[in-house]
Amino acid sequence: MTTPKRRLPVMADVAKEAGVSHQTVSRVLNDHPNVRADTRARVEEAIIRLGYRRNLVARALVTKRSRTLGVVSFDTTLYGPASTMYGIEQAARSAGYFVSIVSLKSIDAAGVRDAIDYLAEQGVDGVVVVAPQRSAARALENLPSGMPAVAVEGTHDADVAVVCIDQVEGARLATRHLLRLGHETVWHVGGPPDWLESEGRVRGWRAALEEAGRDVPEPLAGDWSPRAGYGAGKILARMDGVTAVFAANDQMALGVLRALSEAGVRVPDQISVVGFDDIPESEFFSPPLTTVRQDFGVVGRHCIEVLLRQIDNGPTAYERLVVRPVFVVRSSTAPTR
Amino acid sequence: MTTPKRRLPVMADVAKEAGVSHQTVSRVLNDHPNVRADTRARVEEAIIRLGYRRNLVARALVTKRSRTLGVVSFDTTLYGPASTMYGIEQAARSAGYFVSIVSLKSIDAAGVRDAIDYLAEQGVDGVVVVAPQRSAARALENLPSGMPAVAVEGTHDADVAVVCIDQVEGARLATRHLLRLGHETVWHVGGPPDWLESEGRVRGWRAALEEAGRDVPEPLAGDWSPRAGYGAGKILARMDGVTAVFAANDQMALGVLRALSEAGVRVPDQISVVGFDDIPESEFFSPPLTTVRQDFGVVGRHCIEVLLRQIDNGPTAYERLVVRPVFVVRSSTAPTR
DNA sequence: CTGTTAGCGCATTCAC
DNA sequence: GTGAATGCGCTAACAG
Repeated sequence: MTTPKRRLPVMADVAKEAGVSHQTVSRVLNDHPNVRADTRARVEEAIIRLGYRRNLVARALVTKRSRTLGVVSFDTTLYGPASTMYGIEQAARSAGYFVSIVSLKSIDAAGVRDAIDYLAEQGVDGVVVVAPQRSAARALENLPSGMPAVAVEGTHDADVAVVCIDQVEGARLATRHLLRLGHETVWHVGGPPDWLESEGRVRGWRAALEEAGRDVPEPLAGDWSPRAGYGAGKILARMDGVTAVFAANDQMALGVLRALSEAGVRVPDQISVVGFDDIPESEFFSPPLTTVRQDFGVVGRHCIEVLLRQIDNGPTAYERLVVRPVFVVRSSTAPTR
Repeated sequence: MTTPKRRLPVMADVAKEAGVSHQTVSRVLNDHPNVRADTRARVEEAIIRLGYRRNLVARALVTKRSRTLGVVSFDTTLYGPASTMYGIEQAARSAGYFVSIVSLKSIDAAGVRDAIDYLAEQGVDGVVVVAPQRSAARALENLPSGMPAVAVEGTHDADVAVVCIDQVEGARLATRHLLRLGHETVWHVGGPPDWLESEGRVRGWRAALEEAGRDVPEPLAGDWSPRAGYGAGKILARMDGVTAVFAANDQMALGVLRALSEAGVRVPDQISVVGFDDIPESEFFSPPLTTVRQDFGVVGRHCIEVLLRQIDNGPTAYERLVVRPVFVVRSSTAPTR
């Protein structure tokens, strides 16, 4: 004789309501074949009548699968991480998975480790780590035993699957474009040193220059922010002989544009500028920015594919999926006069 | 005689290893007072030795608390939603909660309902809904029984707690600023019609104009994109007597700036432009944009506060927390000549 | 202070 | 085709 407490209906309630056993209800819920059509119908009615919703927590306890994926990301306020996250979430949900996120504000390996541990406790079936710093990538070197994982922009050497955009190729496209326009050499405003994207873009830029037998100027250091680009732009405006600049992202390119404009330098007449990312704003900069487009949507989709394959088939050979960037020519670049 | 299968250690393993009962392990893990220091130490050692990690799914099953919060958001690729999401995640995690996200691509009430149901099945302890469209807000009218919830930018009338930024006030600040600079009236490039922010900004703009006894021009419709701003800017550039424009967000302001620049209209000499949001790029537009800053970080923190209060104390009176925006003057506005 | 017992809500054997 | 047991890993009562 318990006091009748108001609580959410459970499977047993549905079973009683439908006059069946609770595992028949379970069978209906999980689309098992061995259920007569009319029984199924009775159960489905009962479910609706009671407003029953299944308890995925209880299910996860017994199946040892939570159908939740963890995402560890760094500063989801930035365009790249935010877009990647969006792509991941869309792909995961359409595959029937939840996504649980952790956004890091610092970028050390310890933070990434903690985040992964935290997610592991929660019982995620796998993790995707969007932490494109060299230091953060180290956190992937020894994961909680057997945890399926994929890294976005991870290092070559780590023992994890990796999905990335070909940064080197993107930078090469940008630099070659400028060279073909007749520029003697190309200056570079780089991203923060520890980031893998920064390194890749520097490598591609340098390679293109060296292949053409040109001087490789000292790159200017940035941090992805428009302000850093602005600072670099001021310096470049004061220098002699600068006719072409490749900024490691669009925000910094914006800063460069601004600094040049303030210094009375006309773009692209006097200096050509190229960015990287193709954020939605770039097309409307003054002038509209020539840049390298990254398709974060496909990156997200690939992450989920790779991860689900690991989850379903157990550990696989560590894949490395490389997405090609697309070069977008607009009005911030022109031939040298 | 089971075959010794490799599996993750559970509480019972730790208990055996430490020579205590699994209950004592539980007590250590949950910081219960009644454990002798040396027992605690033995248990902690065993935990480390075995690499034990607790199973939060099992815990959630019995406590009926998952310590997970759901976030339903629309297009987390946009600066506002992305920043809000970031604020929410930070606040939630520092309060010891996970966050599980659902990003919507369409904006109807059904989509929001499905998302909330989905999260409810997963056993989230509460949801924050960042779906600032009028149609989406309707989905909050009758939630799954007793689910704690808070809406970001929800309507007044819905029976949920709401955290929002004072859009009307922001728009008023922008418009008054332009009026004070001597502009006869102010044109408006609005956001998409269904969005609550759009409505609030139109209201504030209109109110400021009417308070000053000025003409209220027909607002131009946009969709937050730079492209829409560009289109509106083209129209404005062709019209006579336009000296001041208030765009409903910074991206559209960028488009306006671009269109004006192409038309040979100088900003702010001939036309002053104000935006809304203060995205990181705005300071480096040409010219640097005068705008209204929204602090999404505090919005996120407030959301979590309100939600946790509901979770801990049961249903409360529906709060409505309003955050004041800050007006930021830069170089895109100037007195009329 | 610590151990024992009893479920949480479900899926997975097995019976029938 | 359906029902009866059993246990996932944990916390909450209650004993001792």
